[in-house]
Amino acid sequence: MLRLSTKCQYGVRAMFEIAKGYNSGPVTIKEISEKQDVSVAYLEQILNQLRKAGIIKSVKGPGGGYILDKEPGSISIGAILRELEGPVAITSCLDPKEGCIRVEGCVTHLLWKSLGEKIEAFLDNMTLQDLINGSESRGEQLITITRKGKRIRK
Amino acid sequence: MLRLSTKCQYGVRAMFEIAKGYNSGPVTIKEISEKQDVSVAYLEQILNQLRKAGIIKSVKGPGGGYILDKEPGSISIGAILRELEGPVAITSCLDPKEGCIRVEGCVTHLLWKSLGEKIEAFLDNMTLQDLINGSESRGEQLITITRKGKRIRK
DNA sequence: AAAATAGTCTACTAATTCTGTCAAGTATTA
DNA sequence: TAATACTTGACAGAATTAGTAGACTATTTT
Ligand code: FES
Ligand code: FES
Repeated sequence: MLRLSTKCQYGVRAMFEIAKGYNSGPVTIKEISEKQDVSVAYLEQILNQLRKAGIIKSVKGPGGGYILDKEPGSISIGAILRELEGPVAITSCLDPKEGCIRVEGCVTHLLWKSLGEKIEAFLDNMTLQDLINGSESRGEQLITITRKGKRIRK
Repeated sequence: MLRLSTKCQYGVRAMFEIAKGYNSGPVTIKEISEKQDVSVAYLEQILNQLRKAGIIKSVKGPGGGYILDKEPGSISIGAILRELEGPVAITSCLDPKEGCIRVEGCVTHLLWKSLGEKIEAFLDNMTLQDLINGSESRGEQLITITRKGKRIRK
């Protein structure tokens, strides 16, 4: 129930690899493909979309690859997912592009809206830097950060 | 992104109608269909599944229909959704029936797990009674309840 | 200049999941 | 026994997902 597409999952994992190389130059699709077990062809599609959105830059030719446009701490997971699949919208009623005539008087609308907001807040408050920190400390820090929920959404 | 199926949405709305009739006898599929704009045939499928799960009971023959098995305050939205579509599993890696060989060392696994737990806690803490209260006060109470998040999950 | 590296872009398709419909039942009550 | 209402399983069209393929452009190295 409530599955996240593989596209989004792969996108975040690819962004993590690029983020790791933030201080050491561009990361190639091939490297990402090998480290994250995702086909080069599929990654091309995903990264292209993220590049057009402006959250990564690309460098062509030998020695090229992808680089983050901002520091890892300034790119949230929510931002990545939104670029790949639009805003969080648990139901079509909540999607700005779709909407619903039943909204007023609908008993469940506020329920889904409220849940959607919680999810979005969570995703917007988590950054690539958190993933990097988490991977260094075997995930313990990630858990701490999310449980305490101290940081404020930008 | 992260859509909830119409089946789940209709399921909750149908359960709401049945919950409203908790003190006034069985509610028929036809009534639910009319009030919630969902086809009788589709509701049959959905309600049957919920009946088999034991969260509603059915009464056959004239005057029959569906009744809640417990009071509205004891049936959480999470329980309804789980019966219809299995546990919350943002990724297949988190699904007990699927799993993933990459779990150890996967940088995003804890992220999705953590998000899934938050979603589940939200859904398990919200009951049909909350929906009823919300519909009576035009949703204001629902918002208050969710924002404060005081209640404890059973 | 040529070769090698690396990203860009568009189209297409196979598979899966979703969203239902349909028809032929069974059980209960008036 | 007629009417009401739930029960069950099969099926199908539509939409989405998940990916592949191939031809192209840009940059650097030799
Ligand atoms: S059905 Fe669209 S808002 Fe509830
Ligand atoms: S890819 Fe399965 S746990 Fe991360």
